Order: sequence, then C-alpha cells, then structure tokens
Amino acid sequence: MSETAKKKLLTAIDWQEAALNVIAHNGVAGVAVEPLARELGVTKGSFYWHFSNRMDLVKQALDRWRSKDDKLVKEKILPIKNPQKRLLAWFKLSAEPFQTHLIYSTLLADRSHAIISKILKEVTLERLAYLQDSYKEMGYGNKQAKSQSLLAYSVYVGFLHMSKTLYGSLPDSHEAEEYAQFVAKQLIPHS
Amino acid sequence: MSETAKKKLLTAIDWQEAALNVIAHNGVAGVAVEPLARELGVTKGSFYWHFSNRMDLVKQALDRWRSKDDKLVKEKILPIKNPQKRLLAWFKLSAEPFQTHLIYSTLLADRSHAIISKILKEVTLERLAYLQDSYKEMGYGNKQAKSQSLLAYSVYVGFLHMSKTLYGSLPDSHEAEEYAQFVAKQLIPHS
DNA sequence: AAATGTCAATACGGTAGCGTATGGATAAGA
DNA sequence: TCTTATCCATACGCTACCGTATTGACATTT
Repeated sequence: MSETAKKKLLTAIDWQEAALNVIAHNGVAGVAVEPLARELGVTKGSFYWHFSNRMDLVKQALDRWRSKDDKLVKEKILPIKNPQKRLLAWFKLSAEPFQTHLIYSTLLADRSHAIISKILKEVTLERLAYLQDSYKEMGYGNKQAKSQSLLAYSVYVGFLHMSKTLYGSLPDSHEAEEYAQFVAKQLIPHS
Repeated sequence: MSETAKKKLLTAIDWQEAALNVIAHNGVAGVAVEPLARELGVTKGSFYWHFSNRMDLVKQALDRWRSKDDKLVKEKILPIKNPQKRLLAWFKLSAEPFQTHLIYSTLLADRSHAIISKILKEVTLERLAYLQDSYKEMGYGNKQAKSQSLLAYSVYVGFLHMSKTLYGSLPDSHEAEEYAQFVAKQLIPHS
C-alpha cells in the first residue's frame, strides 16, 4: 500500500491525463476536482494552482485529447498513398481498443457544455474531411464522396457504441480486424 | 404566468414522462427530483409519495420508454410483409425526429448504472433480432444476416449521433427520407 | 543566509441535491 | 359527521462538490 516515496510534483499534464481517463470511463460529468485530487494523492490546493476552475481542466484535457488523436491519424493513416488501403487502415484503427475512441463516444452524448460541443463538432468535421478526400481520390464526385464518408463515419460511431453496449468494452484486436474487413467489403469499392 | 387553476393531481406517469423529456435532452444524470418537482409545479413531497427514490423513477421511466418503443415497431414495422420494404420502413422510421431516438442515443453513452446498461442491452438485442430476421427472410444465412444487421444497426446509431453533433438536433422528415433512401441503397440488396 | 518562487495542505463558506419526518388539505367511505 | 386514504407542503439533516484564502514546505536564486 505504501507509495514508495513519490516525491514527484504534479504537472498540468498529469491532471489532464487523469481527467481523460475519467472522461473515457465516466464522462465529462465524472471529472470532479476533489476525487481527482484524491486519486492523484494530493488535495485541491494543488489543483487550483494549476487550473483556474473545473471547466478549465476539462478544456485543456480535451485539447490534449484532440492533438494526440490528430497525431495518431497523421502518422498512421495519412501517409498511406493508396486511398483504398488508407480507408481500410482507418477502419482497422477505428476498431482498435484505444482510449481516444472511448473518449469520442463518450463526448457524443455528453453535450452539456458549449465547449464540448464545439470541440466535438470540429473533430468530427476534420475526420469527415479526410475520409471524403479518400473517396474523392477513388473517383467519387464531391457530393457522392460526402455522403459516402458520412455513411462510413456513422458506421464507425455506431460500432463504438454497439461494442460498449453489447460487450461492455471495445472488442480486442482480433475481432476488430475481422469486423473491419467485413465493413470494408461493403463500404470501400474494390478497384 | 398564472397556471389557470391546475387542480389536477399528478400521477406516476406524469413524472415518468417528465423524466423521459429530461433524459432525451440532458441525459439520465439530468433527472433530479427537486428541479423536476419545480417544473411540475409541486414539491418533493409529491415525488416521494409516488416513488421510493430517484433511481426508482428512472427505472420506471425507462420501462415506459421501452414499451412505447416496442409498440411503435410492432405497429409500424413488423406488419410489413415484404422484408425489403420492411427494412426500408425501419430506416425511414429510424431517421424520423422522434423522442425515442433521442433517448436511445443518450443512453448509449450514459452507462452510469447497471439498470441502465441492462435495459439498453436488452432493447438493442431485440432490435438486432428483428433486423436479422428481415435479412434472413431475404435469403441471408444466419451468420451473414447477423453481421449485416449489426452493420445496419450501427449506421442507425451513428446517424443519431452524427445529426446531433453536426446539426445539434435530428434532421427533419424530408432530410430523413432522403438519407434513408441513400442508406438503403447500400445496405438493402434490391431483389 | 536571506529572499523569492513553486507547489501543495488546511480551513472555510457556499450551493445543489438526496432522502426523511411530519403535518396539512381534500375527497371518499362508513 | 367522523374516519380514513390520498396527495402534497414544509422543514430538516446530510453529503458531495465548487471555489477562495491563507499558510507552509521546499528548492532556487541572489
């Protein structure tokens, strides 16, 4: 039980990461400063040194989530030249049990604050944009690519919720792979 | 501002309906007895006469939601003999701006209580079942029909969240109709 | 060594909501 | 008319959390 002498001081990032974990599993409403402080082994005194108030932390945490998510896509998806392969890679990544997906699916129904809605909408539009680009590279017209990417993205969102609803958690990598293949067959025209 | 002499006493159903409205727009966490009482023009005294506690109301409200939803499907969808037409009707109904959809999509991310998860899972499995039946009637094998219905249902769930995220509300009937047609073209093989 | 800056503990006041206890009002039975 | 059942108001104690104010411990700088 002993904490083996954690002398280390906390940074804003430590708080943000802790908040993201709570958001992923309990939603934004679950982010409460006193419980969070307890969890981190400090008191509110620390919190209000790093942040001006609760919503300030939430905002910073979501900004952090967003940039980490952007980075993931930028490294794993966008470099793929072939649009079919790129979309397939995206579907596979979408089905992986990553924290970022948990957070996203939580935010989707937690529209309690304008800041949350704003970030959520922006992230969603960004994602739709690069999906649409892939479809356009495959020869789709503008409008068609838009509808198609919206459909693909809806499948992603639906998948997130369905797995949590039916199994209580995101499926493991193997199932994810299989499902991605199945979905891809329907939503990616094979050149 | 006067309430024009509302002598009418409240029933449990009045509370349940009020709770469902809150759930649809603010989630289960938004169901608070004192604010709800204020809204209904009474005090907590009334509430604790009708219900034993807050979760009791939530449970009863969700039971009510479920049976109303069942009734809707039983009347509007299941009587349709042709499986293709039945699926199309389901997609159209799914895109209509009904309260039941709002509630469902809210519940999907509000898994704070075991009771909620349980109801949600049961409703989801029921819905998947009659989708699967339709696909089977169209000649799909068991496993194929299962995957296909899961995909269709994911699109439904994704659609709910996307419309709230991008437009802030569910689209109107006309847009719904168009979207249903588009989706159906991809997800219902035309005999 | 003294001063300053950094991070956290403590103590406080305030709000919102839950649940209980008890009494009041009204209408229906006996 | 007297009683009882139904439905609601009022008042209370309790908990969880927010945010502020103040002080303290420690490290770094001067």
